[in-house]
Amino acid sequence: MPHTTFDPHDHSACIQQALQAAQAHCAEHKLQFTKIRRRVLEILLAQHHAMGAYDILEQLAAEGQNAQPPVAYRALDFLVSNGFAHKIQQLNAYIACTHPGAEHTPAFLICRTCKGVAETCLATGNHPPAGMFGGAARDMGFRIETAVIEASGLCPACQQQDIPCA
Amino acid sequence: MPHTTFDPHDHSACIQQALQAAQAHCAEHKLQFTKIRRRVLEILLAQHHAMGAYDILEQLAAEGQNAQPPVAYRALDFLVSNGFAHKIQQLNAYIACTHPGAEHTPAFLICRTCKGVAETCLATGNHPPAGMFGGAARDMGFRIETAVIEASGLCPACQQQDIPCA
DNA sequence: CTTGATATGTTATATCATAACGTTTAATTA
DNA sequence: TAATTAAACGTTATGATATAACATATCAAG
Ligand SMILES: [Zn+2]
Ligand SMILES: [Zn+2]
Ligand SMILES: [Zn+2]
Ligand SMILES: [Zn+2]
Repeated sequence: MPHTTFDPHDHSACIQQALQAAQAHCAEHKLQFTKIRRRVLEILLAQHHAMGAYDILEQLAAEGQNAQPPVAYRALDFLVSNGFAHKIQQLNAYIACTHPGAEHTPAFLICRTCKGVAETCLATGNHPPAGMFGGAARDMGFRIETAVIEASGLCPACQQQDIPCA
Repeated sequence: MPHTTFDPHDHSACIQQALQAAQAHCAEHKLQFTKIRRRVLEILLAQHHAMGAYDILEQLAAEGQNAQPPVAYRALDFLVSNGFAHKIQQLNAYIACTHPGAEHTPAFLICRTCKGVAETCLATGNHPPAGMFGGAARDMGFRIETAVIEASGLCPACQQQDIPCA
């Protein structure tokens, strides 16, 4: 069973696996996994929460790389376009994909307290939500191409901190 | 059967109904349905697509009201907080609610061609998505409080314009 | 009418994102 | 390999979205 953000685990293994998956995918599809693209993915992978483009620029600056905004946005565009990262629309922020390589319709669980973000895989394959809402769409003849699905709430750990019986 | 954005209908009736529902809800809950709040809701109701805060400011300016950004954002906050409007996260834009008054978990269908937005009601009552993905959340002990569900694609009309057999 | 709470007007600024263009690096092919 | 083309990068400037802060006005109670 694959572990999640809210499930303590050896994350360095995740990072290595994700980087290798990205590298392999790029090799196979003749995409350039350049230094800056790789570095931005590493920065995203190091966190279990979403990061804004300017957070990434700060991190790069701390490493001596004085990059301007387009540098971050271009790397993020590449990573998102190729499925190595996702944008969390609610947060205007980006997070590394935890199902690298596989085509999927991601859905996110965002903890409002610790800011942790977990990606869950809804539909496998390329088909957007077949459930409930896919039905409503079909009923009115709407053809769904992409879906943004993001839930906010409390992760297991943060539910303990919260007012116990409310 | 309630009509939708992608279903031609007498929209002036929708507008009147929505305004009256908002007014009634405000009266009952001792909320101030002020002139500017009402006007912003009217502006949103006049369109079947989402509008940015600055679009609303433009409209107000055209009416002689030279309002600054906080005016629009404050009115929008009020309307969204009280369920009279929703924010479409993908578009950084706002749209009037089509289920005024009722507690609901809205989901949106956004046409990438005509920019029309239809609101569909997923779960009635206050319970976020029990289906799909509610299961995945429960499995990992995550407590969902709110959900953002937005699909993009082609509305029935725009599917005709599109490459017919692709 | 006084008082406290809520809403508004206004200025300034924060935050998120992209256009445009010249330079560099990589891939293609002659 | 050298020439040619395409892709990526560095940099400046600007656009688009959103909020902080504070003074004034309006409303709701007492
Ligand atoms: Zn993913
Ligand atoms: Zn948490
Ligand atoms: Zn609604
Ligand atoms: Zn359309």
